[in-house]
Amino acid sequence: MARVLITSALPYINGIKHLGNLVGSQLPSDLYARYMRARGHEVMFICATDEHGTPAELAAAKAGKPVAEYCTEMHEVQAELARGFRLSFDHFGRSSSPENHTLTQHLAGRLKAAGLISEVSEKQVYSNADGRFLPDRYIEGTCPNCGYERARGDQCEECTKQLDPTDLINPRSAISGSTDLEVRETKHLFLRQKAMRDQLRDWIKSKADWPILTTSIALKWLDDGDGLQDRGITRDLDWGIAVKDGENDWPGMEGKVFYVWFDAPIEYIAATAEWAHAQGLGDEAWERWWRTDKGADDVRYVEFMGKDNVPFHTLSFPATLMGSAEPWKLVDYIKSFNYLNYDGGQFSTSQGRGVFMDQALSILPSDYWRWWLLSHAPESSDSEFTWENFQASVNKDLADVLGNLVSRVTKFCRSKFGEVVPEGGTFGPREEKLIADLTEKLRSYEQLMEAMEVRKSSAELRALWVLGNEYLQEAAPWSTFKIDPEAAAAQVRLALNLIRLYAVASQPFIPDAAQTMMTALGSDDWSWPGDVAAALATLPAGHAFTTPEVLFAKIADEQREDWQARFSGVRA
RNA sequence: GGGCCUGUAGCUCAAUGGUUAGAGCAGGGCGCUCAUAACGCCUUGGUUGGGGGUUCGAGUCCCUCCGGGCCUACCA
Repeated sequence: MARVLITSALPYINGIKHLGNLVGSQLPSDLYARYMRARGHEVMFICATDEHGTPAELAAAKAGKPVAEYCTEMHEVQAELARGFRLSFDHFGRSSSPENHTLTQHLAGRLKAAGLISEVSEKQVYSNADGRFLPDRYIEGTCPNCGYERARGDQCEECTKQLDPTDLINPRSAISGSTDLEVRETKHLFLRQKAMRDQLRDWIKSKADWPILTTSIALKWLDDGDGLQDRGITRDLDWGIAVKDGENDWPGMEGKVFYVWFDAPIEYIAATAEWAHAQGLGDEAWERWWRTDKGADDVRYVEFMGKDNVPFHTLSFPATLMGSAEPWKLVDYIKSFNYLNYDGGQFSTSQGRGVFMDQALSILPSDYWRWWLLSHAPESSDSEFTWENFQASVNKDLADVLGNLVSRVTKFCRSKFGEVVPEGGTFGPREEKLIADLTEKLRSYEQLMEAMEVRKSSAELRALWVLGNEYLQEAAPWSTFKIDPEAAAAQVRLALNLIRLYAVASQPFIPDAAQTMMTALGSDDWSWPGDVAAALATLPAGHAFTTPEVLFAKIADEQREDWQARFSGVRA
C-alpha cells in the first residue's frame, strides 16, 4: 500500500465555476483519488477555495456584502456543488483559514531569513474614487499604438501591444470609470526567484516523466528572454493575509497583504492542517503528508491543474518551499490540462458563457457530466463541448452499453429464475474466454488509470462493458434456457457477478450509478477484482438481488434542443 | 513580435521512425429477440492541412507555407 497525496487547483471564490474549470482539475483529480482508494492505497485528497485578491473584493462589493461574509457564503455554495458532483475531497478548505495565515506568514519569515526576499519600491496607479491601488489590467484607456479605446493597462487586446498603464491616453478605472487617478510610490516584497533559477531548473529537468505541456511552460519561464524574474508577493489590499515575518511584524509593510498567488498554493498544506484539526488530530497528522522529516518520505504527491496554473506550481510554489530550507514535500507529478471550449467559443465566467456547475446539476445527474467530461478531457489539446456530442456519447455509452446491459441481465433473470442468483450449471470455454478477455482489459485499464491517461482509461472501461454484451449475445441464455436451463443458470450467474465487477471498476467515473448497481445486487463488496475468476464468483447461488430502475435515462432530442437554446446566450 | 501546442475518416480521438494508418460514434448490410427500438457480426469511408527535404523506410524527424489554440510574468 502506498500513500498518495493529491491536490486539485483551487477554484477562485468569485462565482460558480463552469464545466471547463471542473474538467481541468477537480474532476480528474477526483477520478485519480477514487481509483487510488479503490486499489487500497492511503489517499489524502485536498482542495479549497482561493479567496484573496482584487476580484474577490470587487465581487463582494458588487454583491453588496463584506468580503469575509461573501467568501463564507460562496465557499459554502462551491462546497455544496462539489458534493453534488461527488468530488471526494478529504477536505475542502479555505485559503482564508487561520491555518493558512499562520503557515503563509511562517514561510515568508523563513524566506526572509534565507535572504530570498527583497524589498522594492515602485510606482503604481492609485484611484482616489475607488480608494485602492489598481492592478494594471483594471485600468482602461485609449491605446497609444492603435487608438483602441478600451485597451487595458497591461496590454491592448486589439493590437496585442504590451503597455504600461501610464502609456494609456485618457486612463480611467475599469471598476468605477473614474479618471481621478494618480501615481503613488509603494513598497513591496519580491520573492527572489532569480537566485533560485539553477536549483529550479535542475529540479524540473529531473522530472523527465512530466507531460510536455507542463515542462515546456516551466522551462520557458526559466529561460525565456532575461530568464526567470523575481515576483512580487505582496499587494496593497485590505482582504488577505497580513504581511508578517513569522509571528512578528514586518516593519514598513503595515497594511499590506500577501499576493494571492503566494498564499494559494500554501493552502494545499494549510488545508491538510485544517483537515487534521477538524478531525481533532494533532499537527503530526498532517505533517506526515507534508514534512519529509516527519513521515512524508514515502508519499507520492500529484497535482492536477489547468495549463494556466502551471508557472505557479512549477516555479513560485517550489521556490517558496525550497527556499524555506525546511524539509517540505515537493510535487512528484503534475498533470495539466488544456481548455474545454463551449460550442465554438470559450467558456467564460466573467461573460457567463457556457454551462455552469449549478445549471448542469439542475438538468442531469452528475454521472452524466462526469462521464462525458472525463471521456473528453482536454489532455492533448483543447476540446469542445457540444450538446449533440454530449447527447450522443451519453446515450450510447451509459444508457445503451452499460445501462441496458444491467437491465437485460437482471430482467431476464427475474423472469426465468426469480430475483436470486441462479444455481447449477458449469462454466465452459466461452466463460474461460470471457474471463481471459476481462483480465486483459482490466489490467490495461489499471495501467492507464495509474498513468492518469483519462480519456484512454474511459475508452478501456467502455471496452470492458462491451465484453459483457458480446458474451451475452454469444451465450444467448434466452435460447440456452429452452434446451438446457442449468447452462442458462450458469450464464446468468456469471452475468450478475459481472455487473458487480463493473460497479467496482466504474466507480471512479460514475460513483452514483456504481452504488445503484451494487445496492441492486444486494452487495457491499467493493474489493478490486485482482483475480477476475474469483471476482465473478463473489455473489453465490441463492443470493437475492433487486431489479434496478433504468440506470441512465436517455437524453431525448427535445431535451437537447431545449438546453441548447437555453444555454446559447449568456448567464443572467 | 517571440515561444509553445495543435492539424489524421463526416464527428471525437489513437498510432516507441518499421507489416496494408487504427478505435468509438454517425452511414450501409445481416443476425438476435433477454433488454432503455437496446445488443452482436460484417461493412463503406484517408493524397495523415499544402509543398520540399533527411532516411532502406516518415502521420512521426528537419525546412517552409497555411489554419486553430495557449502563454508572454500586476486577473487568478
